[in-house]
Amino acid sequence: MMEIEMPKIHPSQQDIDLIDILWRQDIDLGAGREVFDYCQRQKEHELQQQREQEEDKRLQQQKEQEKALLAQLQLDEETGEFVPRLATSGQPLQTATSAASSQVIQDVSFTVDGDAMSFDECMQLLAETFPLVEATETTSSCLDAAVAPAPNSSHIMMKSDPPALTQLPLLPAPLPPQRTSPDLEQAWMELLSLPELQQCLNMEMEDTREQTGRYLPTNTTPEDPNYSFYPLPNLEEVASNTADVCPPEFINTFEESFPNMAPLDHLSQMTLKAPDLNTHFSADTFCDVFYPDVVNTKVTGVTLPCGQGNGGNSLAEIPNKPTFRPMELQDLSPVDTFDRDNKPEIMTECPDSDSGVSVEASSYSSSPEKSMYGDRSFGGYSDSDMDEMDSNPGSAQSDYSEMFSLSFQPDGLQTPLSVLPQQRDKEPKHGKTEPDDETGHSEPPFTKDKKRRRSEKRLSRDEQRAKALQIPFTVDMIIELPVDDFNEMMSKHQLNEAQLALVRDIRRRGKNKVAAQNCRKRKMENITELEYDLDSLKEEKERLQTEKTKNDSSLRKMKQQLNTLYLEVFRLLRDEDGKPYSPLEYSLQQTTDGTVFLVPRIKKTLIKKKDS
DNA sequence: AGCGGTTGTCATGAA
DNA sequence: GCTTCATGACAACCG
Repeated sequence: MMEIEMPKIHPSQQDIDLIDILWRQDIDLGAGREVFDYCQRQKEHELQQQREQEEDKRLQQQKEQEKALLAQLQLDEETGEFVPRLATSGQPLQTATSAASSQVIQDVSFTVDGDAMSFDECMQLLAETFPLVEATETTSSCLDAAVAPAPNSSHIMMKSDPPALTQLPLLPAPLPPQRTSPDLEQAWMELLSLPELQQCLNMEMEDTREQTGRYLPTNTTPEDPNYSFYPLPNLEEVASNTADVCPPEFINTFEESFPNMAPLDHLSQMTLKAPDLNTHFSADTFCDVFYPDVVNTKVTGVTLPCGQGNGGNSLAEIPNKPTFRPMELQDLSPVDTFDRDNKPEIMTECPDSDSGVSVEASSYSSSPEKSMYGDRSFGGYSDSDMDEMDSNPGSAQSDYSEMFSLSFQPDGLQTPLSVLPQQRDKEPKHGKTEPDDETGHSEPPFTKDKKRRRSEKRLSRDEQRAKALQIPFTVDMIIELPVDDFNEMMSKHQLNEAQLALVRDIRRRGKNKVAAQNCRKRKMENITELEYDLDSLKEEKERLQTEKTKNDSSLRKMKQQLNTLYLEVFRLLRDEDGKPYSPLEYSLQQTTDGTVFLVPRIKKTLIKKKDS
């Protein structure tokens, strides 16, 4: 972190007063002075003395200057802040800024050398031209933080701001570059490329050089390694640090004051990049940036025709347009092909079926549901037949897969179709995986996902059956729709008995398949959980066994110690004759109150005998 | 060819 | 009575 020494300069009283006025505007915006204590604390001990001395003098002059400046401001009744009186709205911007600047120069009585403007004047110009910038930059805490706490001090920002700006690295680190707003960043760059402003800044730099004696390159290029001393790049930190220093309430207040302006976070995060300082400034870009509502109007003017012109219909159609991709992509030709070539064969060759869905002679009599297949023209296909189709490259399988979902478009079910997510996932996959099956079950490069292949293959059977019976719904729809929707869907289409039975079987099988998957998943989870519990119980058992071993050992040891103590007590006890008691004849017994009695064992046994 | 794992399907019972 | 869900059992498939 490069720390830049504060140059010892003395600001003019006018500058101080102007800054103090701006600070007062911050107060109006809700920004407290303590917000800027970061810089203030660093200089407080140096400035306190001088501040007291200059207090009275400053106040007097400040009042005068404040009156002069307030003459240029008007009070915003909504925000309570002073907003510079804007120039005539229809007036060209350049003219407005010039007029405003001249007004400021005239009223505030800035000392101007010829055509050059001081930095403060430029800031004032910005304030007059762009209230938003004024609120965030001119009255920003950065400037105040650097100046307001210490008027007339050696660290005070004087006529030349760069010294104060060089102090900014002491402020919190700038925001990350990605948080900057490109538009505002460009706007700042363009703004800073204003000849007036650059002249002003160069003049400020000259002043700084004169006062500090430090070399500051006047023709600093963006590539200049010393460009960090250049005042302009520091403005970047002014802008970026503003966001760091400004309190949220200030920002909120500001946003409320300028709801139409660019988002404040963008503004507060904008940075300036030195390489773009010489970016050509154009009034259009200036206006575009400073009056974003105009930009918005332009944008909406551009986008609306896209969305509402000819595209309006398309947009409106999009949600309603069925995403029935399989049906849309598969034209009638595959169906025709299938109908011509394969279906008759299958019908004649495949009387068998793995489920009651299939239509075959034997099924008709075995099941009432199956017997309802009156229309034999739809045919039934056994799993083996489907397997043949799956494994027969170039056979009807490809046509099946291509024409799946049929060419029939359910009018009333476009939206559900478009909503179904799995369908979209599966359909593209379908086209990819089917060719694998078509290759005669030859080992595809990636056959590890056999579940998927199998699932697709199995699913394709129902799909093929549905296609064969010209079911106007996708299998996913049939399976996943809620009962009500499913019934509604069924009621909207007149299906024959075979189709109804097939749809019911597809739904039953599909749900059962999912249920089986969930069941197995649950079973595996239970097994895993039981294994985990078993391991935990084993660990617990080992732990308890270890604890028991320890407790047994401890108990044994305590018993030994008690026995030793017991014998020791007997060894010390003596009767009237001075003879020791025998542990065999006496025993020590302790009552509940802690009293220890010497009880003859014989007597004890006698008592026991008496009791018994 | 046999084996084990995976998956789909059916039958059955419960909710 | 119908639907859905859960689960055991079976078969097919695959490595």
